[in-house]
Amino acid sequence: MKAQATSLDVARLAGVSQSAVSRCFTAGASVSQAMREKVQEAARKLGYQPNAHARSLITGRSRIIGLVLSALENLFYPAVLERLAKRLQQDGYHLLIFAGDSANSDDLVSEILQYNVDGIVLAATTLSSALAQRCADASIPVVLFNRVMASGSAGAVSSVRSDNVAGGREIARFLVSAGHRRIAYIAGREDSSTNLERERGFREGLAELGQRIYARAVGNYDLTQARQAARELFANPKDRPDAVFVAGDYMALAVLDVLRHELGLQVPQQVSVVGFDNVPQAAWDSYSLTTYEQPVQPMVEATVELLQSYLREGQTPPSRNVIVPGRLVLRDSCRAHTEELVS
Amino acid sequence: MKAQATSLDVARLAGVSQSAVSRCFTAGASVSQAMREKVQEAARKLGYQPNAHARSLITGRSRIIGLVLSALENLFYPAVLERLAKRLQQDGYHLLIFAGDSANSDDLVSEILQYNVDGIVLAATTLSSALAQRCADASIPVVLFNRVMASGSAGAVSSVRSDNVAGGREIARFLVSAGHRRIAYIAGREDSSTNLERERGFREGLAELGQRIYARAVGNYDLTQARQAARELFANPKDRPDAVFVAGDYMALAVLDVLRHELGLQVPQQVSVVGFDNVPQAAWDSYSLTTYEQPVQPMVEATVELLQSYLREGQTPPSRNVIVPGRLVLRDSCRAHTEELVS
DNA sequence: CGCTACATTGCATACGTATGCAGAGTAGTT
DNA sequence: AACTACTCTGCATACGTATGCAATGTAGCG
Repeated sequence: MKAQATSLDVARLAGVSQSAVSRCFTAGASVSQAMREKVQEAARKLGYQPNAHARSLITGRSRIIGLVLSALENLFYPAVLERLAKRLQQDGYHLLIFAGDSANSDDLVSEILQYNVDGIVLAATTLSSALAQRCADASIPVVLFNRVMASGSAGAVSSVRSDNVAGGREIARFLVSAGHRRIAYIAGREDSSTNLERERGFREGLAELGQRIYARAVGNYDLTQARQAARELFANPKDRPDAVFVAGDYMALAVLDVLRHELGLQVPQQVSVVGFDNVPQAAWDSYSLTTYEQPVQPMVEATVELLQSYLREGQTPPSRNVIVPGRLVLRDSCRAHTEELVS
Repeated sequence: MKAQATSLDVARLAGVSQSAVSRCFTAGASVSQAMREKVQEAARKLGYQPNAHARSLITGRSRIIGLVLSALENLFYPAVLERLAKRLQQDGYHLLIFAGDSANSDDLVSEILQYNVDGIVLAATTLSSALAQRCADASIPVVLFNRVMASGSAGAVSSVRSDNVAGGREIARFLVSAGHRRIAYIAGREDSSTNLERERGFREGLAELGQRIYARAVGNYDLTQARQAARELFANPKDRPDAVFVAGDYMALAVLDVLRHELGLQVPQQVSVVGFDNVPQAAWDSYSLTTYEQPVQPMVEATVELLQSYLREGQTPPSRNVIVPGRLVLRDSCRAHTEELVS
C-alpha cells in the first residue's frame, strides 16, 4: 500500500540533499563517514531501495542482460540458465528472458531494444542469426552461447562454445580404436554450427584412420525426429551399424531408449552409443552414456567475461570467439577398447 | 554506435510534438489516422523503440514479472519457465530471473524491489516464505507456484498448485487396489507444502483402506538423498516394501535407477514405483514411470490470470489459492490391478 | 449563422535518479 | 599568515516518456 520511498524522502528524513543520498548508493562516490551513516540510517527506516529504472534512464545502463531461449527442453540448457543467472547476480546483473520461436524473431528484437539491455546472450539454437546481427547493429553486445555466426564477421557478435571439432574427432578415434567399423552418425540441425563442427571433426577423425561414416540420419535436435532417425538406421538387421555418434545428449538418450526398448538391442554389446554435451542425465544409471563434455561452468564464466569486457571498454568491442576445451567422458554405453591406435 | 532514437527525434522528423509520438505508441490514445501514419513512417526510418525504463518510470509499471528460482535441476521447472515466459510475452510482459539460494533471500528482496516489478512468481521450493511476505508487504503481488504459505494469510500472496492431497489419496487407492500391502513413502522436504499435502492425502487414502505407511525415508527433493533413501528402505531383503510412492518425479527417477541397477530389483514385478509431477522424462522408455500429473499449462494459465487480476484491480487484491486438478498417469513402473476396490 | 459537442494536438510538467559545477570547509605547506 | 590541494556538499539539470490541461479545429444541429 505504501508507495516505495524515494531518495528525496530519505534526504528529507536525514536532513541532507538528494544528491547526497544518491552518492551514498553509488559505488566510488565521495561521501564522508558521518553522511554515510546518517543516510543509511534514514534509508533503513524507510526501507529505501534505489529505483533501477530511473537509474538506468540516466546512466544509460540497465544492468540487465537479455537471454534469448528457444529450447529449454534440451537438458543442456537449464543448467546454463541457472549458472548464468547466479553468476551475473554476483556482479549485480540480472537476466531478462526472451522466449523465441523462429517465428517471432523480428518482434523479439524490438522488445529487446526497448529494455535497453546491456548485453544479450543468445542460447537459441534454432533462431536465425539475423536476430544477432540486428542487435549488434543497435550496438548491443551479443554473445552467442554454444553456436557461432555462419556468415562474415559482424560488429559486436562474439561467441562461446566448446571445441566441437576436437570433440568430434576424439569420438571418432575412440570408436575406431574400440574396433568399430560400421559407425553411424545422427545429426542435429543441419544448419547449426554445433552440428556442422561436430560432424566435420568426426568425419576428419574417421578419415585419418581410413574410415568413413557408415550411415547417417538427421535428428534435428528434436526428440521425435531423433527416435525416428534411430529406427531408420537400424531398420535392416543385416547391415546395422555397430556404433552411433549422436550429435547431442538429449537426442542420444532417446536413441538409447529406442535401441534398447523398441529394437531390443544390447548396448554396448551389439552397438555403442556416444553423445555430446554431458547433460546430467547422461550419468544416470539407466543410460550411463559415453559423451563429450561441454563444461557448463567454464562456458558461463567465459560468457560473463566477454560481456564484462564489452561493458568496460564501452566503445568498439572486438568480436571474440572463445573455445572452451571439453573432454571425453567414458561410461557404459560403449564397449571397451580392443586395440591400440597407431598414431 | 548510433544511439537509440528517442521520441523527440521522431517528433522532429515527423514535424509533430513529442506528445503526439508518445500517443501513437500508447494503446487507447486519441490520434488521427494522418498523424499515426506520419509518426509510424518517421519511427520506422529511425528504428525507434520506446524506452521501457522511461516508460515505467512515469507509469509506475514495468511490465516485468520477477521469477524467483532455486531448483531448475528439478526437471519439472524448465517447462514451467519456458511456458510462463512465452505466455507472459504474449501480453507484453517479461520475466526477470532471480536465482535464490536459501542463503541470499534477504538480498533478493532488495534486488527485486529495485526493479519495481509488477508481480512476482515464486517457484523456489526451498526459499523461506519470509521472502514472499516481505514482497507482499511492499505491495507487490506474489504468486507462489507449486507451493502455499505455511503461516496465516498474508497481504497479496496467492498460490497456484495442483491438487496434492487428492493426488496422494488417489495414489494410495491405486497401490492398494493393485494388491500392495507394504507401501513405502519417500518424502520431499519435510517443511514444504507439496510434501505435507501429498503425504497427508497419501496417509488418508491408505487409512481409508485400513492401511498405513509401511516404511518412510526422506529425500528432500535432492537426487543424492533420494538415492540414499531408496537404499535405506530396501536395505534388508527380508522386509522390503512392495511399493514406494516418491514425492516427486525427479527423485522417483533416481529411485528407479537405484532399485534396478544397484539393488537388481525387478520393477514392477518385485516393487512398484509411483512419482508425482509427470516430468517429460517419466514417459521415457527407460523409466516409464507411473505418476500423478501436475498439468503445467493450466498452472501457468492460472498464474498469469492471477497476476493480471492484480494488475487490473490495482488496489487491494484478494489473496486467492488456485488448485488445478491433476490426474494419475499409468505406466509400466507399477504392476497392474489385481483386485477391485470396495468403495 | 450561432451554438455545442467532440476529436485532435501541443505545452508543460512529473517520474526518480546521477552528475557537472561551484562553493564551503579543512588540512597541509611554505 | 597566505596559499594550495583536497574532500565534501548542495544546486541545478538531464535522462525519455506519459498525461492533465488548454487551445484549436471540425462537425452537427437547430
